[in-house]
Amino acid sequence: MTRSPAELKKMLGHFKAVVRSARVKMTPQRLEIYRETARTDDHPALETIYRNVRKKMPGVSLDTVYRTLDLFRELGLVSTLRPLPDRARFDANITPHHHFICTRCGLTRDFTDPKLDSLKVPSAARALGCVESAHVEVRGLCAACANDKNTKPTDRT
Amino acid sequence: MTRSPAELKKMLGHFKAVVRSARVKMTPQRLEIYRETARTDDHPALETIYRNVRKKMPGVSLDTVYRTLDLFRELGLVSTLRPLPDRARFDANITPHHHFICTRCGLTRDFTDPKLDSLKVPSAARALGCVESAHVEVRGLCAACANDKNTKPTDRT
DNA sequence: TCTTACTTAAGAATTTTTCTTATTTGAAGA
DNA sequence: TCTTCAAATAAGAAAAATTCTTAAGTAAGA
Repeated sequence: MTRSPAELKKMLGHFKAVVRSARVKMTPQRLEIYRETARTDDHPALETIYRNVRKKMPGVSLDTVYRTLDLFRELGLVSTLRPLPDRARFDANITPHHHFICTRCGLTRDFTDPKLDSLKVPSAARALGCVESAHVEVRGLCAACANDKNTKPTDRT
Repeated sequence: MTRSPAELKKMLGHFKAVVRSARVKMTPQRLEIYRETARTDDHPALETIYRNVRKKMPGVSLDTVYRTLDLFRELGLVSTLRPLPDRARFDANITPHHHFICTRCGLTRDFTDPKLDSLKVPSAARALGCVESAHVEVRGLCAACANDKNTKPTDRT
């Protein structure tokens, strides 16, 4: 779904402000990649962003899109639907539960909460399709990462 | 975190029942891959499962682990922390919102709800680390997929 | 026990992601 | 506006992740 011109304009303003204050360069590639990412609320995959950006800027390399989106993520301009490292992870627990995910090392822990388990899916979500499940995803730093901010994170996968 | 022997036994029983009723073969590889996936609540990555399975069954190939986990997913024995297709997807909307994700075609739509936006992160989650954000992930079939169950899903990324 | 269709290992192929290097370019100061 | 230089880029190579092909092995039902 395309965003309104007003909304897009506001987001582009925010983008420029963040780029300026982070003292990173404002390049045509970055502007176009941001514009394409913000154009819709479809949460595009990297490949999709790349394809659309190349329609306007045929020279852009895939590597640039990877690097640029990673930069945007560091700057807080975009989020990924799963924190990195982004490999699939498996869960044999099929009872209702929720997840705490460390955005630094990938540690993923279950937690349960009676209030959340009986979470009522709002009508805004039910309107989008046939709901099968709902769970809460909490992101943050695990205790170990909060303590060792300096050391390289160990990959807890 | 390792699961208790009682819990593991119960899960293995469920596994065997599902395999039997789905009329797929119970092979030593499948048993071992399930056992390894259920052994902890660490939500292991595929590579981790592969590495641990090979300690007991050195011959198992990576491809078998891929196929087997995919089968388990189809049988509802495991879930992945992100529905497939499993490429990273980006979101330029940095205001609080929630996601509806179609497990068939990957369509991802935002929705908002005042009650969910002010969701209180339970202490069970806060105890695990420093919380940065929380959002609800609703999974199901989008309207299009619910209608076209027979046709091949178009990849909405 | 005997079939038969399903499952597997191995390696090749494909796809995705990251790295290397030479070149170009944006931004801050002159 | 010009100059300078660190940062950013394209291109292609490399590495990593995932899927496919094929021949051989094996579980489940007759």
